[in-house]
Amino acid sequence: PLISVIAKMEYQGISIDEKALNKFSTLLEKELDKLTKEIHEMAGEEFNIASPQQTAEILFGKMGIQGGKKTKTGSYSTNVSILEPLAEDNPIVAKVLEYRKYAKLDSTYAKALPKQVQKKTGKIHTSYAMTGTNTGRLSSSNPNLQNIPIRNELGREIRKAFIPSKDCVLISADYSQIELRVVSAMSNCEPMIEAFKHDADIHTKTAAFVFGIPESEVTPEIRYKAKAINFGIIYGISAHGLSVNLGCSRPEAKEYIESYLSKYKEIQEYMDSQVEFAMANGFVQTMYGRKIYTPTINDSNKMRQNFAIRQAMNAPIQGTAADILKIAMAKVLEKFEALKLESKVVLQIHDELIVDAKISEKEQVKEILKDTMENAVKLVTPLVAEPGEGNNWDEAH
DNA sequence: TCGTTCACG
DNA sequence: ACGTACGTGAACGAT
Repeated sequence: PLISVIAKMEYQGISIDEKALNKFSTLLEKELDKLTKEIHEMAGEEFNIASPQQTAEILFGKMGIQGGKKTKTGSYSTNVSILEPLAEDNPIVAKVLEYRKYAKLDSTYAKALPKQVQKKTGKIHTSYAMTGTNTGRLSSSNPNLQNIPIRNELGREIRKAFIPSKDCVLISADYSQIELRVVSAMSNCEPMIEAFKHDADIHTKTAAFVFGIPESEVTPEIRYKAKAINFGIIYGISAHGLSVNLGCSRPEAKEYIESYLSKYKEIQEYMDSQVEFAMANGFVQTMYGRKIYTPTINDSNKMRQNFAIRQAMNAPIQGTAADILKIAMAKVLEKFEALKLESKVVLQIHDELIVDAKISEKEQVKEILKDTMENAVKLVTPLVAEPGEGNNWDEAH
């Protein structure tokens, strides 16, 4: 039932403001020119800043900055987690990071998207792979419209260039915390289900519950930790992963995990049962029965085995959430067509649907999206989807 | 074609 | 002692 839904989204496409993107690209390139000169000046020679290898030679060789991890090809790694801590003491590193940010936005988005506009429709048409991912999510390519910037202000300029058709607005509806809701339901974790039934702030609730303090005493810092552990649970928790994410020691991270799982004991039992099932069967399943294979679950190489163990914990959660949105999408299309609406679903981004909605239909569209997404399936945990509207994708979100 | 980096959920 | 948080795709440089 999803095939025709996907096909219609692909054919429909979405409009972009080419002029705005071209203008933004020009601005970025001006900044890049400036940064290039400054960086070369500071380095005392010209080199290709876009080459990680050359950048490593300059920073960690010539300039004698203390390098950290090496990549598997033997040169020093220059990724953001390495460079960020060095930026304060080394102005050139800060400039390289700034260069990277601008270069990414320009080459991947500002400069690239206008080239993808189809002559015939004046719109951008992505391709969705319906069976391309390990977990059952869709993927998007040529261009990938599932990784349009949102997390920082400069990047959001790209999102602002995605605009509605004539006499339309963009409506975006996204699931709130779908993966935590799914794991609470699949594990039948009573305290977490209760929190969602009261539509509480789940990270604050988690912090209070796990650390045994009243919610009024949950500081932003404690909430931040609880949030990181909640994320860790979804990913298939490891003390190391959590410690890197929180910037704390591994024993400390291990303590957090232990107190979390002793409080949310159904989640502990659920995770154990998933891993045990995978070891016996070589696969795990989503709530709706789709299998995800974990071939290295009994591998003698511990690293490969541990990877499969985390997959066995994560895949049913991510996969079930993916199933739910797929079911919702098919139902949304059914309703739009039954009501002969002209509004079109144009994008799917894992927990979010974007509709190019006729202004005259916008209230009806929001209602259908909210109702259909929230009731797409029946879980013991309520699902919540919130619609927003705007004259570009950034505003709609 | 592969490796590195970085954009998203 | 080692090396890892889950799932993707694109640009770019190096080979």
